[in-house]
Amino acid sequence: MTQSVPRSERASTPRSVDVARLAGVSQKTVSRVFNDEPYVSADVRRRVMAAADELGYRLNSAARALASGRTRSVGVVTLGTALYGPASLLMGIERAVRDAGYALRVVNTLEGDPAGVTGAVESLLDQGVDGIVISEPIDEGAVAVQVDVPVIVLGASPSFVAPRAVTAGVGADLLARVATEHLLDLGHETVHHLAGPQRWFAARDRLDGWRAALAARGRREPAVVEGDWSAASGYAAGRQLAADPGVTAVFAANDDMAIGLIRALAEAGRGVPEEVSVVGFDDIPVAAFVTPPLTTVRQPFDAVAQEGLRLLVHAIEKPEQDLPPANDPPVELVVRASTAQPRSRTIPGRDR
Amino acid sequence: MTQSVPRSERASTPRSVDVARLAGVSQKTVSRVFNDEPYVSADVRRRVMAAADELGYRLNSAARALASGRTRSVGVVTLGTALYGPASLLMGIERAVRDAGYALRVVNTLEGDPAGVTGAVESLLDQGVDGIVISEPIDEGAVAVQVDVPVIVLGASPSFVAPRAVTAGVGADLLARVATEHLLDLGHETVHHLAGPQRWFAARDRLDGWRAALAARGRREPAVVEGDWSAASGYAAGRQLAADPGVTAVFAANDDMAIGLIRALAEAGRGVPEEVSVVGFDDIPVAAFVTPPLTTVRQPFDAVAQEGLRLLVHAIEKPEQDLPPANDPPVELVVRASTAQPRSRTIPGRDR
DNA sequence: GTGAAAGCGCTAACAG
DNA sequence: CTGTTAGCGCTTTCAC
Repeated sequence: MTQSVPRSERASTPRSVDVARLAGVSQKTVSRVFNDEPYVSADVRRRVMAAADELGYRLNSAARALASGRTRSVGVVTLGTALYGPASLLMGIERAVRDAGYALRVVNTLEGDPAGVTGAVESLLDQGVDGIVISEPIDEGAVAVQVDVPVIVLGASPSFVAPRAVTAGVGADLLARVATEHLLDLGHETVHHLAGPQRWFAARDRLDGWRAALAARGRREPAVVEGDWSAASGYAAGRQLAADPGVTAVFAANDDMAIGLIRALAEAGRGVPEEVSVVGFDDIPVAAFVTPPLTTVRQPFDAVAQEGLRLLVHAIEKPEQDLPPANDPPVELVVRASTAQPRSRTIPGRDR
Repeated sequence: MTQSVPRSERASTPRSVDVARLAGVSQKTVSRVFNDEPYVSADVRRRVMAAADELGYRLNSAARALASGRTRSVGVVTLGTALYGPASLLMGIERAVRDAGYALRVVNTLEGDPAGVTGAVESLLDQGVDGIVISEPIDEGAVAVQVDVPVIVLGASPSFVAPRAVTAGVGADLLARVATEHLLDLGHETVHHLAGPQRWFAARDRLDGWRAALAARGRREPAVVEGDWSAASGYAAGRQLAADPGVTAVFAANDDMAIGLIRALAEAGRGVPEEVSVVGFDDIPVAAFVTPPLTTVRQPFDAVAQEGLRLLVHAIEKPEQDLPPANDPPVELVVRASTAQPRSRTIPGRDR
């Protein structure tokens, strides 16, 4: 009897029919129970669950995705660095995605990767995702991908062109502004900026915030020094800034650079905060324990991720509705010992 | 005429039949081309590709997974922290997974999460993955999950019980041993250890390596101080250790703690490295720029991830074969300024 | 409240 | 080298 021999000797992994048979219901009812659909009597529900439990049944997500056309997953494109900022954001995104009931797929773009964001997005599309998060992108010129799922860009990128792309700021500009104002409030005439690499939108945001703070008070805007986020680049910048006696306050675009900067300043005999005040950005774990403890602003990664995901999920599940209004992320300045009043206070003028 | 009206007004997204029709071949041939199967003439291949391109065709991974029984994805369970070590490992894993031709799905277990690793693994199983990587697990007691896919535990965990579970060390014990020996070689009679939380296997490995180095030279083993990876805990430990004049060398289980420790030591008037030498672990980005620049050991995250993935992919694709032999990850000690000879050298004895 | 039938878009197995 | 025939395990649609 050569009747329906299964394609392989698939021994195990029960399917919903098996559960149905055991529970004495139809396969469709099992499906209803597992999807929390209404109109299933409590009793049937219980029987189905018991049967499923006994068999060790697990919904097959591939079959579900095929039949429903939805994967219940979102993909995230990250930069592939373990830098504190991007890594923290990624963790926040994971949590937000899971809380929203989706699965997370991750693809990195390494800086300098020829395929870049486009390649990463393509790969996500190949995998099948219901939505895409682009985290802290860098400027690769205009990126235009034919995407039919909603995309949210966390950290400003007017350069991503897609039918359903939304941009959600991470509030870095505001944070940068607060950092700069802190220095100004202390009595510094102006504030220098040690910027991040300007290919990163995150770095541009911070620069914008710094610039806005200065402009709002009519202060002169010193030349920007650009680093690459690393402490080494901060150190190099520090050697350069140390030579300029006009420098009394510096806002660094991240804590790593701030730490390198402080070291160079100290080596050059310009004590922090006695001669130069420094504010960092991120509040990395060691910020409170370096010498001197670093004044910095903390980024609300979790809040940003949640907010972004709220928008994305909305776009996925209610495509016909308008996007809900965005909430501003909280701002937190952490004042420690790397900032102080300028040594020789004069009445703060508008010029030196 | 109410003939075959599609279930929705599915407008677009071409399927392989559409490509086949356009290319003038059978659907199966399209499948062959997209799977790089042999025995397709170059000409047909070209025509199919052209047709696919024209239509903007993309293989449907859900259908593929359903039909083939393989998802071509691996899941990773991480701890959900942005700590430098775990975050770096995750980035390494992403790269290794992608290089191996798989997609990556990520689920975090937050420490203290009731569901823990078990819950994370279940969630991955629900999503459907061909293999699972458990990254830097912590001890939650014996974890036994009914898993039918291969599992690799990166960072030693005899507590994970599954039919096809492999453990791949990250070499932390060896690195810890090298760090300790560096201090001993400098002439310190013994080395104290500022350990990580012992629920983490990563912390235990380091402790083991430290212990082994001491034992190999017959040195006394001082009481261990345990921190929680944070600089704050390192600081607390530092206050405690500063009070003990017998402490001349400390091996800290990560750089963050080492930095907190150094600060506490300095505040207590015990200069580093004049009075106390300190070695860290990880080589975080700022390690070279704190005061004093930190001697530390660098973890070979990429190598560990690659090695682990090699084993996992082998287990997935050649389940019948034995696992290939493991390669040892490289060891790299970075000597900077936080370590020196003990101040008053006596002939190194075996006891005080 | 529940069930039967008809696919979702692909790969497996085998025939040519 | 290429095509045909069956499903993979679920959701959808519609009937009861």
